[in-house]
Amino acid sequence: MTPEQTFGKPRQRAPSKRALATRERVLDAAEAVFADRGFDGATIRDIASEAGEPVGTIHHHGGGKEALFHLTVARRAAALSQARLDALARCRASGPLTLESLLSAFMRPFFDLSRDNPRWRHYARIVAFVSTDDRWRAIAAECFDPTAEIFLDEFLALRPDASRQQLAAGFVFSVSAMLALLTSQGRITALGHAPAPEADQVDHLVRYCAAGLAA
Amino acid sequence: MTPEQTFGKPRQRAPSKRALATRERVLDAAEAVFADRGFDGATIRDIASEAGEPVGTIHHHGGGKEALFHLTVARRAAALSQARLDALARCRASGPLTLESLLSAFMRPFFDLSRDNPRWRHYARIVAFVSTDDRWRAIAAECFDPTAEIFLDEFLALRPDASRQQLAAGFVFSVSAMLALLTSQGRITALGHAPAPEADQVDHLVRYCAAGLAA
DNA sequence: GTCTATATGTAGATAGAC
DNA sequence: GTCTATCTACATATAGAC
Repeated sequence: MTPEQTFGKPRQRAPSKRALATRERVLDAAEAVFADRGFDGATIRDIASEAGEPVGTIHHHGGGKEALFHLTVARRAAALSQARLDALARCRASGPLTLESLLSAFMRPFFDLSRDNPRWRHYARIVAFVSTDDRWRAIAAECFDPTAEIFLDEFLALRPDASRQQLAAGFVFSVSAMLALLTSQGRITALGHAPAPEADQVDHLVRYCAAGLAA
Repeated sequence: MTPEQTFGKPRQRAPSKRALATRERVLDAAEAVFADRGFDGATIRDIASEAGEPVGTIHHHGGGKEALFHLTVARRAAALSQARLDALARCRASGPLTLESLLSAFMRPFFDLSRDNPRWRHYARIVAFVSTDDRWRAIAAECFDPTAEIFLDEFLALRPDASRQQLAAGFVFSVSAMLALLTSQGRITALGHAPAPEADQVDHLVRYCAAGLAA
């Protein structure tokens, strides 16, 4: 409960439906442009034009370029974590965990969301560079590390013989392979001389990472 | 032999030693700054300041920001390819190839070069984002794809039962894991709650990828 | 909340002296 | 080849009308 809500006459009204819709459009546009051009390559003007809004509106809702980026990353992070934790719970309910089922719970929700909604594909590109650029370490730590720790603990429980350092490295390898599949489809197709259906590739990814982690 | 060299009086003399040294300093500085801030985040002025040269000199040797970036990526690409192919030849000379020895020939040279010369670490960061950003697809294709094709063909020969598409995907997964180890040491350490010696990690990486590719 | 107009800084690039 | 001074364009950000 925010301080304003504790009084009879809140100083700030709840945002109108229209304002909320504008805000979503701004974040969708920011997501698309950041995904396409990276943080430095993106401009507020590009985002405004993509959103069909004047430049001032972007600042009004975003509060500056860095804050807007942070909002963009954080917006879907909770939903992604929740989808992963739900998948983990379902996995556990249907029998003992295995390396494959655990990896599957971590990875498949992202692919499922991407298949249903192309905006999640933009988001995947952003996650890829947030995860690898030290500049966004704080954002990555806030948005992704808590869930990563939970899954890493599960891996540790499954493989009590391996050290936490080894499993952490294997987990990072696996995440980077997953992001490669989400973002580098073009390179895989070029090297393979032919495209492959994504569903098979996800199965392949899970098997690949499970075998790697088992090693 | 360039056209100029075919005449008695070449229009352009060979660059002086001093000019060559300046050029190297410019490229080293560009490499460091591009690695640290990405293409759009880097500025010609940052590079000039890092090189200890005036801004005009950067343009003189680089020929514009994009051309300078291209030069920076291409400079070490030939040496890297050669090191990999040499390692492959040595591998082959010392017995029949295996998945592990083949991966080792591809991956270890990069780590060896990085260990000996910190500039190769800057280069690794650049390779990481050139490899994943479609914007630099042409540069990546020119600098890295030829060697990748050679190694992929070797993988195909070792695993005739697998499809080229599957192996291409596995190869891209492996490369992304390698780049993760070269660039995301911080994240691995944070998740692992402790640092690990890099030599062990490279062994681990090779085992991880070999197991994944075998699956 | 929304939009226009503008302030201020800094980017990439180049012309021309040395 | 090297370096200074400068041009032009466009970036972020904001002030203030509606």
